[in-house]
Amino acid sequence: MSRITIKDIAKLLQINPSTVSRALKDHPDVSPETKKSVRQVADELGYQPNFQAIHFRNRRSGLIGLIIPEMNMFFLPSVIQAIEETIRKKGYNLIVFQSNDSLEREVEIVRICQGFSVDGLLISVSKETQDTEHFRELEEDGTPIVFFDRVVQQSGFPQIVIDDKQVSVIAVEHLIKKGYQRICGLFDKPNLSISQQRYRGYKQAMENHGRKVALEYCIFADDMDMGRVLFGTLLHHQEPPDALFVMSDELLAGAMQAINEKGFLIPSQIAIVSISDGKLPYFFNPGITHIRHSGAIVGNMAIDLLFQLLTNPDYVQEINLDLDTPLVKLGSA
Amino acid sequence: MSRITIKDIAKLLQINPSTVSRALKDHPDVSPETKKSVRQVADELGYQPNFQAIHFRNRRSGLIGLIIPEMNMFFLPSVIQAIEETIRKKGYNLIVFQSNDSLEREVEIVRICQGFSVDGLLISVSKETQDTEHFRELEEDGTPIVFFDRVVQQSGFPQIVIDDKQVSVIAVEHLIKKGYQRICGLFDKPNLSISQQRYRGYKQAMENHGRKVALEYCIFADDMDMGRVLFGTLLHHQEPPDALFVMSDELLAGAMQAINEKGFLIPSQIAIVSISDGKLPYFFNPGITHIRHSGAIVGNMAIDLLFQLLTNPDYVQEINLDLDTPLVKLGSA
DNA sequence: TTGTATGCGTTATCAA
DNA sequence: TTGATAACGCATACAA
Repeated sequence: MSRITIKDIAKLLQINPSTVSRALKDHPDVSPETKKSVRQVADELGYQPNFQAIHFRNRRSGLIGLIIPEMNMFFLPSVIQAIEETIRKKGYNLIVFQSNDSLEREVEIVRICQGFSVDGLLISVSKETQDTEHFRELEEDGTPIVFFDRVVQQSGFPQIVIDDKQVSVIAVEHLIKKGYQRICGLFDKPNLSISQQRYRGYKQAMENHGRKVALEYCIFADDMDMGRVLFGTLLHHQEPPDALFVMSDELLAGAMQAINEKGFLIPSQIAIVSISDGKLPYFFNPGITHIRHSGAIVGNMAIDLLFQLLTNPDYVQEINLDLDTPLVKLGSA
Repeated sequence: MSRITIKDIAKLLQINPSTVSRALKDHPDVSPETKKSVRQVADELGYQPNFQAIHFRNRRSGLIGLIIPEMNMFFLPSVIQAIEETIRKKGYNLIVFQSNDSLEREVEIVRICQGFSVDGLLISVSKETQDTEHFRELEEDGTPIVFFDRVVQQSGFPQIVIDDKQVSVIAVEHLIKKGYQRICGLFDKPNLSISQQRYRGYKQAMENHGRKVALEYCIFADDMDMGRVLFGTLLHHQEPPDALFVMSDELLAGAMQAINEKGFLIPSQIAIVSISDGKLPYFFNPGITHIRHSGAIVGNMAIDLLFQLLTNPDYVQEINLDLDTPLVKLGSA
């Protein structure tokens, strides 16, 4: 026998499958004796409910989709660790997709999610994503969607973000107040709204203090290695920066490699402030002063909001996590 | 209309659902005209196949399960990044579970995987897992299972591993040959077979060179922080170690924090060799000499093997990745 | 309290 | 080449 079904149990007990079904889910109007014998036989036979059939029948999948641009060792692990835990507790399961920063792929993935009838979707969008067209259909089906981290501006979808601009202002002002003169800004891919916001914050802080933004001190890098190379080049300038604001852990890792290669001392030759998940900064000596933007908190807020929406579809809300982003002063600035 | 089905298309075209089904999958004996009109209507209506129904009908899920002890920023991201990519290419999807290093939870997850009829399973086992009882049923159903990284010794299941003992011998001998005298070994949870194997390698290397293993220099730590604390304590000993062999990136991160706190210089006061995914070692100054045990390679091999088994169930094999684990000499030893 | 009948969306089998 | 039918495993409205 390949796999035990409700029918098998029913046949063995000479009762109807529907009774077995009810007994197994502790339906009130099944006699205790029936329940008992059903459970016993189910145990003996090693019955495992067929989720596919159940979900199919119930028009739900028990799956929460997670779409990320690409897996990496920064930020996302914290997010995943957090959401998987909650999802499991609620009896759901997590299905993970990488868009590889391609809109085309993202669109396809959203279709797959539809095909799977995911009960909810968490997404950090690709760098090519400018609007939310491809989510409309899912939304119309009533599937809750929560955006986090990399979001689409003014999409109207619920999202978990920080005030990227404001947070960056705080970080950069910390450097300015400490008296640093040539402050480099190291940002992610330039077409990401998160990069733009953080760049605006950098610019704003500079202007607030009468500094002008020198373009050669503003670096946009696609990934860690590009960050390493571009920032490394800048360190070889006649007038290298004396401080660095870096918007992510990934780029911090790149910058640190450049600094190591060049042999600059922190903070005497180069001061650093970053926005970070809060782990990487402690790996270095001295530790890196950072604004803590915890992936775990983002993940938790995102999944909690998603479940809120699952229960109560009208509960639309944007959540801003600024309160949870303290400036952690370590040795680097 | 909530969602377009094959029936809707059929009704609209006044033909039979089965014909629509065949047309949509380009079945040879459907007339070109029928196919054309079906496709057109399907497009117009925005038909999306219902995977749940398809998979249910086909008794397969299109899902590959991945069970890991717990998500973290070391090693696993590389694995996930690699396998998700392959899985997507093959038209499957990835469902991710954390056992939280609990056997009980692992057992439950395996049951869930059965319930979902996953088409294959990749697993790095919990620290409590000593046998493979709970996989037997899945195996009997014909579901291929591949173990990686944290495996169960002599389980008979296909697995992707390195010769942990031998690799550790090489790492530690590198330190011995460089003349270091008091070589500390920093290992993961003591009941993991991977920890035991790597400890044995450490011991073997020492004994090969007539060194005796001092127990106070052998540290087993559950996680990064415990590694930081325990190794930090050791650094304060009268006779602190002059070299460190550390078996994972996570513990390397912990050890580096301890070293930073203590202010020891690398390699003059403390030399280091690690086993690493190959990213973290470059974050430090000097870089950390390591044996590269790439999560990407492990992930690729694991998922490739899984798909082999999916196609050809008799293709049982254990794969040993020693050839892909070079000693990368950076500045730390 | 239990049984009967039906359907979720799809596809394989058989018949036409 | 197409249609009718049944079935995958389960759950529920309804009948008894």
